Amino acid sequence: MLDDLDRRLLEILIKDSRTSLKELAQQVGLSSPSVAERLRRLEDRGVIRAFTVEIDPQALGYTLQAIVRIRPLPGKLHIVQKLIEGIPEFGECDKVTGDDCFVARLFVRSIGDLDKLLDRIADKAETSTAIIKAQPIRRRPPPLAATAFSNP
Amino acid sequence: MLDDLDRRLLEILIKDSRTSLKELAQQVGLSSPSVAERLRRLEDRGVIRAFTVEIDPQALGYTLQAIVRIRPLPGKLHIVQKLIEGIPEFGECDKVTGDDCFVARLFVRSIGDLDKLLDRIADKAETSTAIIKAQPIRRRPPPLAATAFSNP
DNA sequence: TAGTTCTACCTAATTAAATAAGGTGATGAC
DNA sequence: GTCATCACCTTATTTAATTAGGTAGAACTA
Repeated sequence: MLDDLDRRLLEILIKDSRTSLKELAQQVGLSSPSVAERLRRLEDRGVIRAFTVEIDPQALGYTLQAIVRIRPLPGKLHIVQKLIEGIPEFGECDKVTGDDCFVARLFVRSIGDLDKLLDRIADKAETSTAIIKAQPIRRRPPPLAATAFSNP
Repeated sequence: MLDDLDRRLLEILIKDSRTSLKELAQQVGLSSPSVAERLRRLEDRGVIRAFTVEIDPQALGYTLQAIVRIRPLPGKLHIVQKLIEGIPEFGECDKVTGDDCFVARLFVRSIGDLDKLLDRIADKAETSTAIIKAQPIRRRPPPLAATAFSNP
């Protein structure tokens, strides 16, 4: 589905999505119209979901982050999900198996703000929280190649 | 630190970082050189950490994701951290307070692969895993404005 | 107060990039 | 063997980014 050239293009774009077609073309040994066509197809196929910018939460005043495990009380699952959707402080949120709950990231400016946010869902779910101070260790996209199993 | 125009520019760029300067300029009511200058400064200040692409893990064959809680055995914290850094299947990873451990995302192609990865750190840490099937509910950057507390 | 500096913006000209148009050669289907 | 199709190419055109130089207003200084 993805060939080696596609993977190389994606690798470069993950690092800097403003890399020009000319530069991309040189690096993979194609002409720029060919690269443009490949990128267009990667987008069409949904491989590239978006061109975006990564923003430093600290620059916006979010000096604290928290990973929250939210287990909705019986019958409240959809209500809780709606709540989460509506609160901008929630970053990525995953519904996980096993203990049937959500695991979400919260961006906050203080412990106080965190408490207030958790209060909002307190009567609809059980929560447990782990605080992350300052910057996460690592943020990365899925691997493109050369995984521990090397079966791309 | 960030004024309203900056926030509006960031909002547009989060949605599509290829938006042209001309288009950005029109939307916020500036000229394109002014917008270019603002973006340059946002990058210099570290507010914009990177221009990047968001890639669909499924398109790369990662049909499964897992959130893993990793609690290193006494004295093994740095070894575990090094291990995580070296395994490409690990996505974002946070060191969290409270129970003194890591919370990380793993991209895998099968439960078998997940087991093999966890085996690698089994003698150095305790782990507990929650599986995410298919797509996460939501992935989002920190809020730019209009938070639950509206104190930007 | 008058002069100076700084900042954030502008317009116009230049340079660079993306796109569109049209062509070639290899591969596979009928 | 002919005809499509595909992925690529080059060249020309269009569009975008950058550079250079200038202006108005705020704050700073003598």
